Amino acid sequence: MSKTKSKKSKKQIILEEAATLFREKGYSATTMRDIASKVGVEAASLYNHITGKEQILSKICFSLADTYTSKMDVIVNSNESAIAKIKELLLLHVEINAMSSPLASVMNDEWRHLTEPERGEFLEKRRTYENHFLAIINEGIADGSVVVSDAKVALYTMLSSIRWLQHWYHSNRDMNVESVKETIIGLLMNGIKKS
Amino acid sequence: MSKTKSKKSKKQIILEEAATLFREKGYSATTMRDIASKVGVEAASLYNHITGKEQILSKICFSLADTYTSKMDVIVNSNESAIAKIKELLLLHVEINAMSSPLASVMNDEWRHLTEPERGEFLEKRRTYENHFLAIINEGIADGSVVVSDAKVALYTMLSSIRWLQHWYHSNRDMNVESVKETIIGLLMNGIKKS
DNA sequence: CATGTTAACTAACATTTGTTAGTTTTGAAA
DNA sequence: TTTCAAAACTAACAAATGTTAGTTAACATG
Repeated sequence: MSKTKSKKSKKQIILEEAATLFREKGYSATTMRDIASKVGVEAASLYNHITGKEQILSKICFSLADTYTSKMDVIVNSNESAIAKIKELLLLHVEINAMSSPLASVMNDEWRHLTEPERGEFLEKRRTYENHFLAIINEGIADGSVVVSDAKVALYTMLSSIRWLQHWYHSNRDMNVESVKETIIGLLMNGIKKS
Repeated sequence: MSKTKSKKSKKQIILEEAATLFREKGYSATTMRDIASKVGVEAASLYNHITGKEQILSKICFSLADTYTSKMDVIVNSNESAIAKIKELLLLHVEINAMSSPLASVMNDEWRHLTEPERGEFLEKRRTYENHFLAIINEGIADGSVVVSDAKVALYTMLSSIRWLQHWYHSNRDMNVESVKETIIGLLMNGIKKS
């Protein structure tokens, strides 16, 4: 009745419904008509708000990538120890993968359907992020608090280990988030810490 | 000239080329014409060897799933300690994800494009495998050799942590397999072992 | 050579897809 | 009430897709 809540823009709604569908069926198997139907509109009407299917994917990928990047900046510029930074980054990943709606799944699994130049830009962003993370691990190795035989392998292993949450968590809400966090972080930190 | 090497059946070749394409572009984005072109044949000719696109996916998924299942049987029926069994299973996953061509990627990422009843059968198989693995972890917890606060979370974390290999390894062949194995297994086993 | 099976080809089909064009509806401001 | 932009609708298109039909080449066996 009253228009008290025009909070989310239609564009935002489209992006969210699309993200949910992309997670479920993948980018290629999701049609504009699928998205429109979820939004409650005809397919052609989507084009009043977005410029095309690929822009939807692009917006999703880059919005979460930017979240990661800005969080990384904060952590890099903090005065904490290397091992504390690593723990914080791992916590960030757990939180995003566990809660952050379908964005994480889409960014992780569907980015390859981006075309140039977006694809290249995305990979560049990811590489930069990984390099920052690697630098912190190497810092930890240098000060003796971290023991791994290969920093890159350790990084990929840790990041990858958290990804199952995105496919699993949203259908297992009964599980306590804090306990999941604790188990994963415990396992990983134990694995790299000097004993 | 001579037909000395009709080793691989055409069907096998189709499955392999398809798997490579599925890994690169995903199931939905791969067309029968793409596959045919890789095989060196017209799209319609594929149907002399396979019954349809989905059968290709199905064959790929189940062939690797069967590999996992039979290896699991051997390990379950061995007389090793729980912690040794876990280590062996992790090594199996590392090996398959690192070397086993595109099969691992396809089974892990594209199974959801299976339709019923294959989809249900696949998930059932996967659940059984996970339950066997879980039983071993719980055995380790019971005998005090394994310390994790939640067996299921630990299992998913470990299995997930190995998956990056499938996307990464085949484009980084220079890296020593044994060293990768060592790092990953070291990290994970350290993480769950009683210290 | 004759024959029959295997597997390739060309042509075409019915759908589905992303997208555009053109038109009508909606709703706030004047 | 009139007006005007935003956003919905219907209709359609051109391209791409999985698949089938019908036909021809390859070639081992009788």
